[in-house]
Amino acid sequence: MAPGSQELVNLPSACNMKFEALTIKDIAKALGLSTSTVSRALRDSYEISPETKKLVLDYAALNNYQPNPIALSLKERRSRSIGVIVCEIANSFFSQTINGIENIAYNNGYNVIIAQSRESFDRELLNLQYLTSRSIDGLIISVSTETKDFSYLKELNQRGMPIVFFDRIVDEIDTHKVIVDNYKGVYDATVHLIKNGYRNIAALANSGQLSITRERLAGYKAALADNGLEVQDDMIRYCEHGGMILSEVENAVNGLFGKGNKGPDAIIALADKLTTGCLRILKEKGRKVPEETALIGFSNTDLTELLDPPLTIIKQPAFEMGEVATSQLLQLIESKRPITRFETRVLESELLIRKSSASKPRKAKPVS
Amino acid sequence: MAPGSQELVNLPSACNMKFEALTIKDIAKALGLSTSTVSRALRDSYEISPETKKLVLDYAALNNYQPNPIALSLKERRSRSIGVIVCEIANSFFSQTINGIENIAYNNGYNVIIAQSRESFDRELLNLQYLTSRSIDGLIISVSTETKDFSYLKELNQRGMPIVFFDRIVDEIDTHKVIVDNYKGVYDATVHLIKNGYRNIAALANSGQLSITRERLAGYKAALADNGLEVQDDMIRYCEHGGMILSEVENAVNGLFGKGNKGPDAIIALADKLTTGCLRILKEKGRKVPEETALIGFSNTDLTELLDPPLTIIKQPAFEMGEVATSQLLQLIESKRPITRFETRVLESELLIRKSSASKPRKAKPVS
DNA sequence: TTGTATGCGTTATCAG
DNA sequence: CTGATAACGCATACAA
Repeated sequence: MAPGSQELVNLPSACNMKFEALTIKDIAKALGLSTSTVSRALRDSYEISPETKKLVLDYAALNNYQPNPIALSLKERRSRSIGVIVCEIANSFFSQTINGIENIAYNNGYNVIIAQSRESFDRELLNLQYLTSRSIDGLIISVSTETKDFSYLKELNQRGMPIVFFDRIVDEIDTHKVIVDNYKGVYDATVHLIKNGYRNIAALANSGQLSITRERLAGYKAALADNGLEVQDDMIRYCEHGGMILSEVENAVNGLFGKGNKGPDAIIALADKLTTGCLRILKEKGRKVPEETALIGFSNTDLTELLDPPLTIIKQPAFEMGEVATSQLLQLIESKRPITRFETRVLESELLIRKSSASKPRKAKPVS
Repeated sequence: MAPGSQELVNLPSACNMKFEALTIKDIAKALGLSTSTVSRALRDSYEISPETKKLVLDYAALNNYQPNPIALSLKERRSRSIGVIVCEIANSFFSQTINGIENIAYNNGYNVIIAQSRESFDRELLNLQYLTSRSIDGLIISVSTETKDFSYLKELNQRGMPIVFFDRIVDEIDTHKVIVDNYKGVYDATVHLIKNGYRNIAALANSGQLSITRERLAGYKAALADNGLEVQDDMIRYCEHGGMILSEVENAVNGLFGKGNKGPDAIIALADKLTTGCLRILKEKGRKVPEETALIGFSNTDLTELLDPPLTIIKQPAFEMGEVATSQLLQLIESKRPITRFETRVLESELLIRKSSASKPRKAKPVS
């Protein structure tokens, strides 16, 4: 059947009637019991006779009874679902984190509701309100580049909503946090560049408001200083939208190569989107990477290693971060007593040094 | 503050108390009104006096009243949220589709709940059950590679759940569908290869159960036949998990280059994951792309165009597909009368032919 | 114009 | 062992 033409199909039968699920009341009526008996039988309560129990359970199984989670949520004031807010799921780092989150959540009977802020504070707030009113039991969040007003999150936290931050954390809110050792990761990467002879190293940074930007720049600066190199302010360029808009990366890179100065011999990109954005701009400008300008940066996309020659990248353990964050969150949710000590879990990033376009399988070589 | 050490913080105040939201009842009590009056005032009902209305609205605004959607869902038997099931959000095609879906959904006051099947039928079914019991108002789905039993979906559809399929559709279920013209897309791509002198063109296909696989292979075969080339069965290799497991791609590619035959001079990869997987395997095998083996395939990742030389790719209008699917779904949800005519919307894919590592910005050149 | 009563599906409390 | 009833938060038919 060759497509290309619109295919129209007729379905005469009634099709828009409401999707009616079997309820506990239906079972009660059908079996001549009361709803409470049915409810208890389904919950395998000890005070129900084996015969009744079997009767109810068989009927429920046969008719594929599913308890209505909406009603349950209303009653129990909990939904057994957790909310996740990230800037965008198309970013490999975040989609990998989400996989880790789902992994732990599902194993513990929780569902995951994902929302994207697309680096907009307004959307973040909107999502936050939707999720909380949707009675999520807890929240895992990596704040947007725009977010500088944490009052809503703070209030949420104070009112008892379990929250775990990851990656882009909020220092001033007391709760569990999961990050990689951004300082060390960038320090090592910068030292790696210096050891390979680069002296004029620029940094392409995310919004200055973000915790990760502060930590990563600190690593960059310390590495330069420790190796007798001067930190030049105009070699640090910020992208306020984290590279979400390509033109801001272009402006930043153009700034580095601006008016008469010879430009950096290496650039270190301090976020996933900045790495790919920078690579794209460099190619568009016709600068050979790494011959004319070396590039090193954060990235969790597998495609980066297919580049030729492959980029040296800083890779975050995204999946584990998701897992750790979720474990912490579930602990917060399920602990009966108030938690008074909050933990900041610091994982290690990997520096994956790719040699060249080798004709045999390349092994990632993490630097110790 | 250098990280690297675990940081412990003390928060003495009570923090695990339940997050209690303001209800309509609270407002009624505070204002000495009945709950129904408050409810009606909030809904701006005509039968409430302006003064009372103002009183209630002001109080609500001041105390940041948020209606509880759970209670609303229970009452109205609708949740104003739609479910989306895809194999994985890390796939750029799907994350772009989701962006399109969210775009339309949010503009119409709907929320989007995303679930991943990870190409597993079991997980797909589980998600399906969760979403439906969670009383979603409609469903947008692209089925997993494993799915051959459509009875659950069929029953859901018959019971009145609005469903829209996209990309990997189910022919036998009568409802709206959104696809690209897979036949034409692959036909054109194959002709492009033939025109460039390739004669020994292999196809790397997704699971044979998928609609897209059938349509795409039909385009491939027709292009060969129309140009006097023979279709050889051993030049078509299937990856049952859609490239989710790299080893299956490796086996498929190894099969093409197996025992004594000289192997194809070009490969056409019929899905995003297969394109990147195949590229990876070819590189690992040390085969130069495109000099020794040309590669062309579906891809929606921007990174593919950063490859050097850039790949020629078939790009699907993912964002639009999401938008179209959502428009159709909302129409299904909100139409009062039963729909009897279902539409299959066929969009065009783009063949992006990349020349070489040009030193100036490359423009995508769609083939007419 | 406003208040009272009911129900959405479920569980918990109390009676029988 | 089982049944009636209230409650979760909201909207609405009906009563005043």
